[in-house]
Amino acid sequence: MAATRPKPENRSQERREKILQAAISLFSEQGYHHSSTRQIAKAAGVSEGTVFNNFESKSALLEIIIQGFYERLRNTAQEGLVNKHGCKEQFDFLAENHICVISEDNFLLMRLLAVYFSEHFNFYLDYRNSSIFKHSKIYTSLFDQVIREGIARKELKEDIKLSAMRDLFFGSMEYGVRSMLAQLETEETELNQEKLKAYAHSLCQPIWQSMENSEDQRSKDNQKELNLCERLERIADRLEEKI
Amino acid sequence: MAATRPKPENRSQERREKILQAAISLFSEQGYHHSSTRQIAKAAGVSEGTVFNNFESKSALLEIIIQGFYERLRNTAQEGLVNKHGCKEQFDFLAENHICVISEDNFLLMRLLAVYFSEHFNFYLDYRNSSIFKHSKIYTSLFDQVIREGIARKELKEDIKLSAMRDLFFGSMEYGVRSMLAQLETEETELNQEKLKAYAHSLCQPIWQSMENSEDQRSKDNQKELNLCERLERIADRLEEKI
Amino acid sequence: MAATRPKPENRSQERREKILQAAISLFSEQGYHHSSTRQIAKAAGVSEGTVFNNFESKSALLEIIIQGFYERLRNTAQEGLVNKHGCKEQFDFLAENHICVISEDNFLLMRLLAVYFSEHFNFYLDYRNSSIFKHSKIYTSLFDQVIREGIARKELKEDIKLSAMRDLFFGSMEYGVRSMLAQLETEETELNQEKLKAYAHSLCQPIWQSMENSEDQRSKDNQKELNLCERLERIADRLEEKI
Amino acid sequence: MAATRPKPENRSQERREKILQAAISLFSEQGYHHSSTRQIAKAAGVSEGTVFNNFESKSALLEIIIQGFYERLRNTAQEGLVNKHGCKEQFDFLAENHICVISEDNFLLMRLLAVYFSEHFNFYLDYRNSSIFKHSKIYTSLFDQVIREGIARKELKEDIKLSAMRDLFFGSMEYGVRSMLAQLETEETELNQEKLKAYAHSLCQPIWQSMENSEDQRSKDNQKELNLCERLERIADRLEEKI
DNA sequence: GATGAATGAGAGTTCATTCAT
DNA sequence: CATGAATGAACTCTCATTCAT
Repeated sequence: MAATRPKPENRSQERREKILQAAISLFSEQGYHHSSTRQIAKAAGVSEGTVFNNFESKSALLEIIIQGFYERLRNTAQEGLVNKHGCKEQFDFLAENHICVISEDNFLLMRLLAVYFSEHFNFYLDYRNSSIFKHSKIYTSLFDQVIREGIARKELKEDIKLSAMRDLFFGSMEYGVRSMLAQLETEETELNQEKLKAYAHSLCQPIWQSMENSEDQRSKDNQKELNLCERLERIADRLEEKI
Repeated sequence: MAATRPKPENRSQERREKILQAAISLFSEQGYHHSSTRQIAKAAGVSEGTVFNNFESKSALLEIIIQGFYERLRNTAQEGLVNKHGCKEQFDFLAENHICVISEDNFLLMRLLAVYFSEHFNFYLDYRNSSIFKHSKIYTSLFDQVIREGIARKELKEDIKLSAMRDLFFGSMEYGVRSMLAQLETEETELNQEKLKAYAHSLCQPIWQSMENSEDQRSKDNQKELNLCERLERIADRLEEKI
Repeated sequence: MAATRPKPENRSQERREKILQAAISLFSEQGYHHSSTRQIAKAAGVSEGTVFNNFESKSALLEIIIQGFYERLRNTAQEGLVNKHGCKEQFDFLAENHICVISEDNFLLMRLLAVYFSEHFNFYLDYRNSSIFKHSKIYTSLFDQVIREGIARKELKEDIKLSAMRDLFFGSMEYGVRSMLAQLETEETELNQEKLKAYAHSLCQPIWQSMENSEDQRSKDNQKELNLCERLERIADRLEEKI
Repeated sequence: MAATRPKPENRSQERREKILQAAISLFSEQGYHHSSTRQIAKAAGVSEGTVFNNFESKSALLEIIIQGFYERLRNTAQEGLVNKHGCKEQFDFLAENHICVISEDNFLLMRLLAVYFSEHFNFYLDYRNSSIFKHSKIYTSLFDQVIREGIARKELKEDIKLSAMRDLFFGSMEYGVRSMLAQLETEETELNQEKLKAYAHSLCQPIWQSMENSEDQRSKDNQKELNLCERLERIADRLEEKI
């Protein structure tokens, strides 16, 4: 009996997972508003009541799916970061990971966020207190960590405005994905990962550049300073001579 | 009599405008999905049939409102650009204008775009063929023009990847606005224009930097150094005379 | 001026006719219920108000179109009957004419009658007093005339139940047309006139037969009588011999 | 408890039946187009949603009611045919049954068919594939069976064109009913069954006549002649004896 | 007589959610 | 804890008809 005890929990978990997967699949194919809870129940092979026994409401289901995506983003990011040493490597990896994960399930995360904001955005105070916002913060704080470490290691400038960098980083990728989708050739139906990664790179390049504590630049500046110093010294020499 | 002739046309335009304003107002306050066509008709002081005589459907109304915003963005941008000379000035102005206009009506444009994408985003081919996409392109091409002119005038580098810059520019502002809203102090209910402009500036700074022609900058720096040296030399000359 | 006087009337008549034709065309293509008065007005190139200045209501328009069909049926029948001599010829012609005319405009008459009956049939008293019923009676009375003349000329039996013949005649053709349409080969999109006429013929044959005052049958009877007579004569002969 | 188990299914069936009966009753009294689904729900004592949980749409409800009529026609016909021996008896019974059943509920079947054809008749391919057409075929094939058996038993001619007979049979009855309704005396509000059966008989007579095997009839005639001849011969014999 | 904007009741249908079983 | 029938408010949209111009 003890061996069978965990079963109910497992069954329960399986059911929950089935419903989630059914919802993800339907939302991805038809959109949130065009997928009814009845359809979700049917697709999950459970009754309509069961959906509501497992999830408070349809919009709660939406939130949980979005959270799941953020968790996935965070997990893949954290796992990947472990192997990356050096700030630039980590920075680039975060971008690649982000653009690849958000493109999953036909860009479902972005579409669901659009749904979420289309219903809740007016109530931004709600958003701030929402668990979605919290998950989003947890995830994006990985970016912050990477940058902060970069600064600490003097790889990056000290006077970086972090929030601006974050917005540039995540905002441009999400906006860029939309642009890319809209400009797909008619025959194409998908964006391949290589294309996405390459694009992510072209967006990150300027951001990185602006943060970089460039050795090159420092040495150039030093050179200029040296030249200036030399001239000033010559002036000083002349003054000395006069005195 | 001749003076009263134009009335019918005006009346018709007025009614249409009334409906649009009512819709904008309701969408802004309650969101698109929670504003019914009945409410809109009532708020506009017309019958429900009149709404549908003037607009094909509720979603057509949505599209027209979004288009209106893009037209407003383009018009204010075009008018403002006339007085701005110099690429940097224009670039900064575009950012300020963008962030100010999208913050109007409680960030209605962004919320309506979220609605639009939440329903249509899966069908990106639809989006590409939609009039909204066309309006958006017309507007964002102003940015392209400014950058291209900057390149032509050698103020900007030649090898700029325009689409990446565009996505950084518009994407970071829209993402940034969301972040700012989510982080408003509880007592605040609005973002004031100054704050917005300042933020736009901090987002634009790195983008500009990455595009700027460093040849230009170097010569400017050199110029400054030279000027400094000259002044010092003149000072030295005067000292020489005095002594 | 005297020459231009008739114009207004003509114009008015033209308008009316345009509206009628537009309605017929739309009803034929989309059905009565799916054709709005707005569409009709547009197709006729007039305003919506004009439709209602010329026809009391949409259903009045329907009735007038149905009446027009009955008039057409009557006119073509009357004109055709003039050249047909002999009851059988006229009878066959009526059938051919009927089936050909009702097949016009994609069987519009039948479809419009279905509309009419679907809305008014419950109120059969209304139907009896309606002008459609009157027109229908005027038309079908041509059949009655032909039969009555046939009886008068001894071509048809005296004890024919006219109403039953009429119902067999018109009922079977209309029902038969429906059957034929339902059993069209998939590649066919129309019933050609020859097929229709042939079918009309196979429906009419039994009806005619039942009414015919057959010469053939009389002659067969004569033959039998002759045979009988011959035998009697032989019997008489034998009697003569005996005597 | 076991006894109460089947309840849910029964309840469900009862509800469905209630809705059907409510719809039949309302359609019969007010016509299909003038009976709203709201009214039907109210009359059935259920909510509007329940109507649509049980029937896909209002027009599906229409189709199911029509199918019910066809089933009733078939069932009463099949049951009745069992007791009828001889082709003529069966043929007459089919006619009586048909005209009696279609006159039920104020001729609802015919009126609902009019509704159906008024909406779908243009799309005859749809009709052919519709379940209504199938039910109608199943029912009318009973007529075909009776006739084929009659042919097999040599009671009917071999060269009968079955489809024409079918169209004459069913077409004339339905057309005839319309005529009768339109010519009811004002004080009458119903057609009584005797009248209907008598009329059915007068429509069937010519159809039967045209199918009847004349061989059969001829042999009967011959028999009569033979009998006659025999009698004459007997008379002649007697005469011979006397002489 | 022509116009066509305005009407507004009413239609069919959807759907998240509840709750008795 | 699962079920799924029942709910009923709410939705967008249609359309014949009117009437001021």
